[in-house]
Amino acid sequence: MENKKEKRRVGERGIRVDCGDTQTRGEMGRKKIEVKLIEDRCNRHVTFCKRRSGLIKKARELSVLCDVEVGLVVFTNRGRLYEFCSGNSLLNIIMRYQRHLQGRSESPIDNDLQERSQSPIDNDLQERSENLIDNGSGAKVSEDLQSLVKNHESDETILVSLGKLLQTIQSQVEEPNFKKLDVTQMMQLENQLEGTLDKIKSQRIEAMIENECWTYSMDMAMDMFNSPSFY
Amino acid sequence: MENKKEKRRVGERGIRVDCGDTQTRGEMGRKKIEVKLIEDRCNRHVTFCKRRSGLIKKARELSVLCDVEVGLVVFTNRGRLYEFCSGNSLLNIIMRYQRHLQGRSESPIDNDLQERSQSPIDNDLQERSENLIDNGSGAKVSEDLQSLVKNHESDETILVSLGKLLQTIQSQVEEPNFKKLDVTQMMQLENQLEGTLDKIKSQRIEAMIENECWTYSMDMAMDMFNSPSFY
DNA sequence: ATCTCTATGTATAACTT
DNA sequence: TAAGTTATACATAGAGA
Repeated sequence: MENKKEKRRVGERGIRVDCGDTQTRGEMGRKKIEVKLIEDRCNRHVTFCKRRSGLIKKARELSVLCDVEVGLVVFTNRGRLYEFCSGNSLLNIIMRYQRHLQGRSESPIDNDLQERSQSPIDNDLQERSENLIDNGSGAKVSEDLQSLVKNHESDETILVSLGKLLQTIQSQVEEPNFKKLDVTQMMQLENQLEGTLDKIKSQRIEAMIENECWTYSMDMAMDMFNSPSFY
Repeated sequence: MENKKEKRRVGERGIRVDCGDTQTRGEMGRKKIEVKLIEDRCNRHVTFCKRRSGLIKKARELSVLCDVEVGLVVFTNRGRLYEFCSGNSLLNIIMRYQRHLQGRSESPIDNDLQERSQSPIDNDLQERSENLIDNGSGAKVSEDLQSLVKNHESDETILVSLGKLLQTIQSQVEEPNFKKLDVTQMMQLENQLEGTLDKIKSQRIEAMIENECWTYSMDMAMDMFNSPSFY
């Protein structure tokens, strides 16, 4: 891959080379273009291919050079997907993104740590599960569950609680002990997860349609989440 | 914005200009760098700022020139978020991404899993879910959790516990109260579920490869899936 | 779609202010 | 910490295979 670059022999490093047939090649070379929709379909597609790979390359470089997490998705107008992520899973980055949004949406003043009314369980579990990631034992789950039961009072915190529980499950899955499970058992678990997932998805989509939030509410939400002076 | 480019007077279009003090400025100019982590923190940060804005600019250009949807997120290692999207909402793009994932087929094994989830068990769940719609209350969750905590003793019961937990979540999802939740929250839950699912899947596949149990385990699994008492 | 090739537009590394 | 400068490295438009 990298070797391909070595093939460059002529014009290396921008040095001009007089080929002798400058007349016939006079049209060649990069032209300046306006940043607006390329009308010609063919040209547009060629440009898309080139720039897409360029963009992904840049994204990768940024993540490597600066040790940052980068997630990138591109949808063509015909629905084809191109993606890149610096880690193993774009989904992880998306999760992180949404957690980030949630954190910001809770209160305009993020530095104010007194958010008792929001979700005590949330913060509590968050901390503990983060601390427990590397010293895993089965007891961890019980602990988390116990505190959950105690703190689980109002309906408003249900989702948050369940979400955090899921995090706990996830770190549980990563533990060595989990590997001892039978393949069949794992598949059973997978099946349950997928079932739950399907339910939530259909409900969510239903809710979005009901609320007509595709065009309106989501935008409002994003306005809230987005600060104008972002970069 | 665009006007800034007009400021260039010297070295415009790459033409060399002898400033007279070439001696003192001999060190200037871009150097080639390796694509690997920049060790110097300060330098890394400067590079990050430059390249981040460059990347976002490229992303914007791609979306405009080629009429494609682009979503980009960058997390610094200290948790700061930078984002870009071609439309008005990154969440829309993320949702589109998730819908895309749902529709696409993965590895052969995963195809099997997906087929399976479309049939018998799914129907079973469907029925149960419908029956549970009107008798839900928050207390139920606590109950389930409580018994979970009690039963959760040895590593061997982890799977059972997790399974029960998922059941709890699932019935919770069916309750009317759940619909009050924010769409964003639901998506977060979805993402967490998917993350957990991915982890389990990869572990399971790994285990299957290790044990060379491709053939016989799948049969066992199919038996299991066809059992009505799965949940 | 992907590669080549030229010529040039742009991004950006190292420095300076 | 951010903005500006210089000189160069890299990306890519246009044309063709």
